[in-house]
Amino acid sequence: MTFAPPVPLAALAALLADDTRARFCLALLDGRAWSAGELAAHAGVAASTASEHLSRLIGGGLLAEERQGRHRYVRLAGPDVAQLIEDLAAHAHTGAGMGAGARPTTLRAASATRALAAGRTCYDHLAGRLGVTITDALLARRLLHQDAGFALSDAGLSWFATELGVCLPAGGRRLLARPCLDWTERRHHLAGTAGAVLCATALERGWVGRIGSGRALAVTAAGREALARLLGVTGLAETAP
Amino acid sequence: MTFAPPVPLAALAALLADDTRARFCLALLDGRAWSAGELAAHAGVAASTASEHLSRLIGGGLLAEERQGRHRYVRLAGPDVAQLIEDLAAHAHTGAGMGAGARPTTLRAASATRALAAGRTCYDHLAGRLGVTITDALLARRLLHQDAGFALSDAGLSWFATELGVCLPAGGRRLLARPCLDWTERRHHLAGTAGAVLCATALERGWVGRIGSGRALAVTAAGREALARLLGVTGLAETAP
DNA sequence: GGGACGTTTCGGTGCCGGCCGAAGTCTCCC
DNA sequence: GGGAGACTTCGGCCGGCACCGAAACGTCCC
Repeated sequence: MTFAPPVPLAALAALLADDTRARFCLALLDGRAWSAGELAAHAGVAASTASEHLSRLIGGGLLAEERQGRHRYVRLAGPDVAQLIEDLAAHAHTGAGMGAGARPTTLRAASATRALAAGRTCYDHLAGRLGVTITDALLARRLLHQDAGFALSDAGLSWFATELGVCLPAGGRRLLARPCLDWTERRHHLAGTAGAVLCATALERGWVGRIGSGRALAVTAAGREALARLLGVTGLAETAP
Repeated sequence: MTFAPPVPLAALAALLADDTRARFCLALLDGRAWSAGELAAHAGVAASTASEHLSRLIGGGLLAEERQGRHRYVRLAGPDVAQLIEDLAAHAHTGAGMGAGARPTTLRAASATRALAAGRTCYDHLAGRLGVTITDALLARRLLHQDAGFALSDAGLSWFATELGVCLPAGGRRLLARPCLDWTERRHHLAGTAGAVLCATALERGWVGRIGSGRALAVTAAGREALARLLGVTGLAETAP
């Protein structure tokens, strides 16, 4: 009788409704490009299966691909996709009724979770205790304001230029500072262009280093010194790599 | 070999990955409570099918139920869920590769879409051309600031108290003002507590009225007068109910 | 050229889950 | 109490899709 048109929302959600595809997207939240084979191994499926999933995710606009020789590198299509997935993941962790499977069940998984909770990248900015601590320091020093969302103060803008010594890209469609819900700390950390620049700077200068191949980050001795000097941050735990 | 734990993100997405459930959620974005039978008719499925879907959505924490006698009323679990669904729906409309089915195919659907584009509720605040126009007026009069997100200015706070004559709930966990992406205008309109209060006031005072049973809104003559007086808004089209 | 390797395509299999109708339960109203 | 109406439970059916292995396709390197 009544013709039922497809619902775009359902089509988009269906892309993320599969365990394997969700694992792909969560892995890609580290902001880097992964090859098809890496993702297949990470999710524990055959290469052929991974290939089909990637085609669907790319077709749906969630992923962007970059072919290099016999490799197919793939990354999240953009910051908006990253934010969408972060929001969903945060809600899936905090939401009721989704408890089963949320807690790690093996020793290996538990230690991986602990490392992620200490510090990690969230797409292109810093998250975990590390990210929240830095965000708190920026707020405490009045470099960042929080009313509705986040906004860099004038002092904050000059801090980036003089103290940190980097220039923030002006204009552009992306917000300079925005809050991103941290799913381990359940509080907001700094995202947006400022968050991305901060993260990139920390990686470049060796203040933090990747643990293994994932998103987890460890603060180095140089990083602790720099964060104490620039932001008065202390008490960041030393993490074994 | 390796045990693969379920992914909470996938479980959450699966709830929205079905056309019927997605239709339910989109209908519930009007912020009101619907009965199970209403939703079944709206989505064009049997009552038994709707019942099962509702149980899953409630179990997943997306919906809250309220039983009254032989009726089962159901609404979105909270503003955070509404925002999540709005974000996903907005991305599904703007995103690439999801074009099929996005455009209405029947005359009836086309006129419904036109009404929604003119004005509608978005969970608990105003959206469509109506919502964007009002947001623009607030921005132009410096009652609302936009840098990272939205923030009410001092003048804006007093405008709500004196001009509009309502008091904004203080404190609370919910943001006073935040931007919400409008999927017809593809721009931001005002959401958050201030947006909700504005919408409730407009409905209470008869400035806008519901068209039919859905989310579409029409501005009344009284509404046009009030919006012109309070915000200098002109040119809001008269819509046939 | 030839072999190794990463990726893709193609059949085929099995399971999950969405759908319905019928029967059952509960509430309301007369 | 009895009947009507809203909702739920239960079987059973069916389609879609995630998965794999094998074979084909490219690319890289020797």
